[in-house]
Amino acid sequence: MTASIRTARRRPEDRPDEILSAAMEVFSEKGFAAARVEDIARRAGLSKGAVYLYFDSKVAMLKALVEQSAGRIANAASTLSLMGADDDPEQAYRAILKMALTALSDPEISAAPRLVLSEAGRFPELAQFYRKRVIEVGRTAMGHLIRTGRRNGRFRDVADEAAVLAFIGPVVAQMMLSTVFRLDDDPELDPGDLADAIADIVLNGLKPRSVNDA
Amino acid sequence: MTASIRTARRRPEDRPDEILSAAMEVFSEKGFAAARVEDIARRAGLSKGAVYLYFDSKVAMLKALVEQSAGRIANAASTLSLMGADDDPEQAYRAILKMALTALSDPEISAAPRLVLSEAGRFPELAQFYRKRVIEVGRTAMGHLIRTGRRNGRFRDVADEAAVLAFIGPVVAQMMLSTVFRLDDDPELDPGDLADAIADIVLNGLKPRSVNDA
Amino acid sequence: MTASIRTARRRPEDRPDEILSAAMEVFSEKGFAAARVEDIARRAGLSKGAVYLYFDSKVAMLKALVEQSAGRIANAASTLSLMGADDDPEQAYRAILKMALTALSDPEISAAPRLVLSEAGRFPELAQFYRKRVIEVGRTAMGHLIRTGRRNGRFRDVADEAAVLAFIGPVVAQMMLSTVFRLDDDPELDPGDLADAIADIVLNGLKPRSVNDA
Amino acid sequence: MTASIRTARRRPEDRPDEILSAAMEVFSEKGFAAARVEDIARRAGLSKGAVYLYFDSKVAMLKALVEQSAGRIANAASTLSLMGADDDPEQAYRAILKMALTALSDPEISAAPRLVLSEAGRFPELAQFYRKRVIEVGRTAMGHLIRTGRRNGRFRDVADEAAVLAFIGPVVAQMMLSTVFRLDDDPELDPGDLADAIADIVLNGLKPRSVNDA
DNA sequence: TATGAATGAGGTTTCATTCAT
DNA sequence: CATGAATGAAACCTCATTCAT
Repeated sequence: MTASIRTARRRPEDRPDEILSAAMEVFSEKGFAAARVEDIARRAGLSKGAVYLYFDSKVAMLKALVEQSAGRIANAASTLSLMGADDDPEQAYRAILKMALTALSDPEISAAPRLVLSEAGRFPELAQFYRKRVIEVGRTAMGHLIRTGRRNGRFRDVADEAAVLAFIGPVVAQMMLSTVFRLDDDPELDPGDLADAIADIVLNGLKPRSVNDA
Repeated sequence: MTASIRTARRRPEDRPDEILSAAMEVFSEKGFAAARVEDIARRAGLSKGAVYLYFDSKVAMLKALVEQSAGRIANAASTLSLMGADDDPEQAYRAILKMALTALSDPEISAAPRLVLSEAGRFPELAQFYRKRVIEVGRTAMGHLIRTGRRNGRFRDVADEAAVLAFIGPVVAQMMLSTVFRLDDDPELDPGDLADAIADIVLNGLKPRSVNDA
Repeated sequence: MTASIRTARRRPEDRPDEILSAAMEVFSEKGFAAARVEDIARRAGLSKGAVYLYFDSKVAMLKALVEQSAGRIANAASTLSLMGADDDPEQAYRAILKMALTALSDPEISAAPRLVLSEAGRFPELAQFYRKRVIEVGRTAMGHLIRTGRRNGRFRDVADEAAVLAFIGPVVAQMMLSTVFRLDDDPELDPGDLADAIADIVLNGLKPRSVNDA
Repeated sequence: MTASIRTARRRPEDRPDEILSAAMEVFSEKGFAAARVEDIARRAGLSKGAVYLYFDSKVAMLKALVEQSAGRIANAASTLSLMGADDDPEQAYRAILKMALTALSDPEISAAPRLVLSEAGRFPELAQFYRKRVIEVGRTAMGHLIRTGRRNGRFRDVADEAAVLAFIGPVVAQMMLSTVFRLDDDPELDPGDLADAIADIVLNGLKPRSVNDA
């Protein structure tokens, strides 16, 4: 994970990505403010000075990182959410849930979102950017799924806002439990099983009921 | 919010709380590392030096703050969750949800949890502490609720892990949307309505169904 | 030694001396610059503020201390050195040596000279003062002793400078070994025996020799 | 003394020594606690930050300095003391005395021992280190000299402790007079003459006497 | 392109000194 | 007289950034 290959072996065009990768590691370990450019450089197998050949400043690295991550996540999410959504929104949700739980349990992948969360206070533009480029994409996709299901007669008529939170919330909560707040003796849950169990509850909650109260 | 009354007028025994309050503000605005003790002091209406009469270091303020908040939240949560849980778990969940959404929409209250989230990377002990003192209390309470409902015949037999995530997740997600990732043109949702809508979905998801599979 | 009696019990006129005594302790433990007025105050059984009722500043304490000590030592030395010097300079030297070795082995007494030594760099006036008020008194007394002995025919005709160094030097060296540079497993020497042994060498070195050169 | 040549012109590998040299100056002028790293840096022709590229802390400089000095002095002393000691201990003592008086009259050379003396209170390890690495070497050498002389029949049978103090003491005393406690109108003594005069007394004091009292 | 020495602003922490009570 | 809260000027140390090589 950590770059350790000799500089000479590597291609110069890879440098920026290597630096960003190292930066991601250090940022999520220490937080942005406490991260030292020197550490990023060392982890990328470069000298401190060299880093400044590729990025103007530490903030520039943060921004590049977030943009990169936002792009990736947004693409993945939008692709997935549309895939088969119209035919079978329930099946689509299950698939998305499984993918998301798997991905976000990987600290390497959850690192970027967590970083944004951490630094949102100091860089509100970052939070706004992430909201628009990642969160909104996800929410829109979920909204689409839900409306499709409703049209199909698979889902009841519930408030969009609430449905989206019910869809997304469990993933967010699980991401935090399994990364930031993980304890050493936490049991290792299978993302597939967990996804099924969550989907079972949430989808059931959206199903129309013949004779129901509430 | 910001103390501005002359020092002499105020009671010395209030100083620690005044400082913590100021520290909370500055920490959540800038993050712990970027927060300057000078700013905390000024916002508490004191000089930099005076702060050190009450706290040994900046880290000491962070710890005190987290402990304070943990105590408060844990108490509130455990009180609420037991209140009437045995008689009517559904009603209890609705009440908890409403309370949580209201509380966490208030940036003053959500500040501490968000701070922990931000600094967890640099202070893993803090994350552990919060997990044990706050999160586990909440999870335990939710688990209790769910098992009670199951015994009552109000809830289906579902995996505890998943049920807890379904219960808690939407609140976590909403907290983030309404604080960290808030956009200026976000509609102001009524916490009561939102709680009802979410409860409607989640509780319905747990209900036994006459003729039905997943 | 350290003041621990209740303030109420003590007489106000003793305050300055109690403070100086505490200051002496702290100064020799930490050095002047690193000594904290707070520590001095506590050790004198007072609050920090009260110390400033008796002394204008930390430097004022240092000066008072050195003057006090200089007065004491100079008096003792000059008294002793004149006592019986004319009748029997050898006996006088033995007596002085014994007294000096005894006194300077006591860390409480050697503290002041060592303090002057330590702070001489930063307070040259102190060094000058001590030189004139203490060292010169001692050197003069020793010079008197030597000249008397020479007139008596008990001592050879040697350079005054060298003789004084030979007289005083061993005491200075022993003081350092037994205070600053003491090791835990250093043997405890009897000042009387040591004084006799040193006097034996030094006085013998000054005696006229019948047929002999160096 | 003070480096003033532009940084770029100088060789980086000299930096540590240049810094130590500057530190020695500042420490002996102000004492360790009152010495400012900024002053050391400026005197070494560097910025504050650069100093920290070479030494971890101010204390690290002090330690390096003392070790450096200890090494030098111990080497010099042990070399000298063994040189010709067996053949003619009296001549050896005269040579050592002359060397020591010359060296220690030079403030640059006596600076380190005086520094140790000053800071011994605050850094007892330093005092211990110096005692073992410098003082003991000197005392051992002197002891060797004395025992050799005794075997040769050149010296009387006297207590080792006392003889060593008689040998070393005058040098210590003279060092202090000529550095710490120097007055502007002190006469400039020739170290060679002084050494001869002191040696004359001390060695005479150790010589066996045909008909003597005490 | 890459290095690593150097800078200097900025942050935390300490502490002599003051002053209202 | 005495207290202890408060101040504010340093001082140590860190690190983003620059630059000569």
